[in-house]
Amino acid sequence: MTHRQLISRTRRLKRAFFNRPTLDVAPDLLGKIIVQKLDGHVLAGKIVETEAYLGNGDRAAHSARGRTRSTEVIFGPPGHAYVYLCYGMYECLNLIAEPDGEAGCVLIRALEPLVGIKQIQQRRPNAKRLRDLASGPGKLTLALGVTRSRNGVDVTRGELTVRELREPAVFDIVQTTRIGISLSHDLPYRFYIKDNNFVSKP
DNA sequence: CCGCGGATCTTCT
DNA sequence: GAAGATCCGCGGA
Repeated sequence: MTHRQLISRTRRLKRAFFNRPTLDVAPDLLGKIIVQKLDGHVLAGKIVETEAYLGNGDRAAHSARGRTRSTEVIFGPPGHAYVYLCYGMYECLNLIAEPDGEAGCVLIRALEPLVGIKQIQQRRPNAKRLRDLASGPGKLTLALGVTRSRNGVDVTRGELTVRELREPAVFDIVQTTRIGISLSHDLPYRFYIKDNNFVSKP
């Protein structure tokens, strides 16, 4: 898909989309498109896998121990990005849900690259196949060039945005347990598009 | 295909 | 001082 086609076939998500319970926003983000403008290039991918991290009773969430400087964004207004450093090396992208003052965010775990694939491939020299380009939370931030400089930005406008197809595709959603956590690992807060090849772990 | 361990650094104990 | 919402290359089946 070209940048021009992307703009004509999609529209930006509004804040109301994010101003809802995290467990509603997480599955609804599947099929939506992340667009990153970087160095004059447009890089974009379809969301194929997400995880919800809640404010109450979810001990795996970064917000579980309350409001600190690093978790401030999670408690802030919906429709913003929360980007943090994972394992000292990789950045992970979350989108904030819930009304202002309440914690809740959605980890973006995998993308299907759509626009700027050539640039994405240059950013991901270790990826051998197309399906390896953004099939993981650390991979997709490398692929699109999303760093902590995007922490706290408004994704309803600006250089990092989320868009939806004017004519949505139809797909089945699988709901299962989250990956890579020890606390609250039994909660079924992971969602992905069934039979999609770009999911991190089916 | 599967399991293992190293890299690397911020945050909290 | 240790753990953590990860990725990659290596060795073996």
